[in-house]
Amino acid sequence: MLTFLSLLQSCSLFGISYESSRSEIMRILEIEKAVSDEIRKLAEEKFGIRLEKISCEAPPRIELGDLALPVAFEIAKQIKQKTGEKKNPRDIAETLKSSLSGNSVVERIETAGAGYLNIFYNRAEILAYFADAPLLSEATKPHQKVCVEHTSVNPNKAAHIGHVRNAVLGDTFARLLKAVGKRVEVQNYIDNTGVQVADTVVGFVYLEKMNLQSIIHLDESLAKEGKSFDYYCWDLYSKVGKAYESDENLKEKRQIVLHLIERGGNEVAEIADYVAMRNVQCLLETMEKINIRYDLLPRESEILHLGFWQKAFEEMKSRGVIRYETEGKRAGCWVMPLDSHEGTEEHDADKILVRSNGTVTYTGKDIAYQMWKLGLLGLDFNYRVFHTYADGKKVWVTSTSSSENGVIPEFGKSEIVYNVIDSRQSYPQEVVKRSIAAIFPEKGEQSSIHLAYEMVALSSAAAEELGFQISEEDRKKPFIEMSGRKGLGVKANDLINLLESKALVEVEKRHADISKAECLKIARKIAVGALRYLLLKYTRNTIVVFDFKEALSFEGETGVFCQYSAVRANAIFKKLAKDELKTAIEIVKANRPEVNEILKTENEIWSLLMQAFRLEEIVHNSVNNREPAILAKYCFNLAKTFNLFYHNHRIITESNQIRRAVLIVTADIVRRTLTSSLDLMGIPVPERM
RNA sequence: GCUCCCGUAGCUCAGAGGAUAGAGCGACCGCCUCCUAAGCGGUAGGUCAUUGGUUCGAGUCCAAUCGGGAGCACCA
Repeated sequence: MLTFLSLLQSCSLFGISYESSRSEIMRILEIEKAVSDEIRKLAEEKFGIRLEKISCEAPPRIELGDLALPVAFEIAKQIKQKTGEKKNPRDIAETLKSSLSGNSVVERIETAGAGYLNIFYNRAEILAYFADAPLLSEATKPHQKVCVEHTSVNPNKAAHIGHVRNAVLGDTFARLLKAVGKRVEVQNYIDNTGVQVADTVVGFVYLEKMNLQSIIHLDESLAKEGKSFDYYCWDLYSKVGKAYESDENLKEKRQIVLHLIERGGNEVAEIADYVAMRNVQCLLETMEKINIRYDLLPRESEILHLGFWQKAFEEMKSRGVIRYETEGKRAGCWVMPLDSHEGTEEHDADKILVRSNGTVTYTGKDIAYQMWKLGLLGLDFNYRVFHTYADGKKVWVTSTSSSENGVIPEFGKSEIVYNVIDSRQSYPQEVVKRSIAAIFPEKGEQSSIHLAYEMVALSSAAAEELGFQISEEDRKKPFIEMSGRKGLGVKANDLINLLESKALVEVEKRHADISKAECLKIARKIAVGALRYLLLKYTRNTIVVFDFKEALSFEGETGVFCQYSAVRANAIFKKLAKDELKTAIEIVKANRPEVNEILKTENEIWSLLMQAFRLEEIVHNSVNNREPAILAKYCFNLAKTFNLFYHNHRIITESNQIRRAVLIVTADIVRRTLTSSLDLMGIPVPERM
């Protein structure tokens, strides 16, 4: 349970200031803090109990109040622990109730149930405040720099929906971190010298018998046919995978290619570089379609060639945190001892960082990279611009040659690093984290966070729709794992295109009056909403079983539903006179007793408002739990409540001026909240739907 | 063998030790002259895997068991 105290602690961590520029306390989190502080004081005065955490929750029904505190139970428990005396929580709640002075926005306090303390706000005061205040407060203190690494697709083929889950989670989390005041740097690691790139190069060189010139030529002719290079590589990679099964000779070629790539200065290395960076270009285009961008593309080649590993290796040796094995089966290896993991006969707890042949493992390189991200390595990359987005924003890539002239942003040096990586890599991520803590005890483990998530798999129906033969054994399984090597997977671009064309049909069906180009613009936004929400609504540790029918649905719990609700809210304001909102805000501020009367009778309107006011709290919850799904669920529920409000209240025809003003301000607050929740998920709101 | 994750409605999933366990889909019944159908309302559907324990209070925490998944490389 997230307590209010921990929320506060995290808030101060995020640099949020509770000092409002206005004198009154109005933000929901501020009110909760003020109430909690007073209760903490009372608990000490009246019962001699020091309360660490005071949980604040929403009552199950709005009739019970706006804020519920089960604090009397906690006090009763602590009294019993301290003195053995059994006190009735109801009596404690009564004592608290009669002693609480509250503040300007607390209208009434009641005790309920077995000992709840329920607080009712002065509804008109809060509405008047939020009528023209931002739903998310802006951070004022200096920002802490953090890094989010996500996407990190092997640059040897097109991205599939599993990669998109990673990217959408990472991108949304980065947006959330920005919303709580962090300075966020987004990195997309490019493993351009790894086995997978080597495999695709094996395909080009040994299966297709191509050289660099012919690959470039092929790339150009693909472009003319409207085909993309990464799709070609997708097919080629699976062809290589298949060929390996029967051709041992070819498998040996992989090692040769890998060595040539690592050594550099030869045609195979040039081919690898071309293939990898062309795939990266394709990936950036795909991700841009769903509003995902990067600041920096750190490449493995630079980690190798700029001596990152050597530097990290020296650091580890001088700090005495790694060990050289002189005997046993790991003789000749450098290992990182990891004591708390129990080793077994077959598996050692210690992690090998340098093989007996002197080469460094992936985890070793990862530790060096992580050190750089945290500003602990004492070395830096060189940089050049890789790509410039339409609005001028630049993506940088690491480079071995000296950096280009001009202003280069400061990369790395983050206080906290979030690595968005598949939970199947939990073990190596644990090794990286513990290694960092071993090398830099002052940094500890808290600075390296593995944002783990489960894979996206396919339903057997989906696999069959992709044209794959499913064995009887596989059909019995709840899902089928995607496999790049087998070419089994739903490619990101295919799904985006499918969503766009379905959305286009729906838009045209509804709006015969708008141009095709305009319809397409709307359809693209709908596709983004559908895809991103689909991948965000499941919590990170749930395996997403991809199904075409579900993915292509625009009804029910979908991003499209949320977008539709926001569009509906906007539609109201298109029909209203230009300054009606301004007038409504003035009316709401000037007629508080009447407004309060309306909000006290209309629980449905008030509970919608309370739900909207909770955005800030939800954003903090999502960050603290590192769970973007919390935001997604919130957004959907708010959209649902709003739809009911929309259904039940007609603003245009409302003749009572004060009531009309309340409805207008409510609709405005909700549309602002919906728009910013969607924006935090990277989902745009179309003009019409 | 060891470690981690999961088991909640027919299906897919939410559920922060607190009040009567929720949503979407599917099923059934209603609602388009509207800022209103990508929508809204209603009905049916639950031994929260099992058994113990902690607690004023357990779907939630602890232990054991059963069932499912993932990981435990001189792969990445």
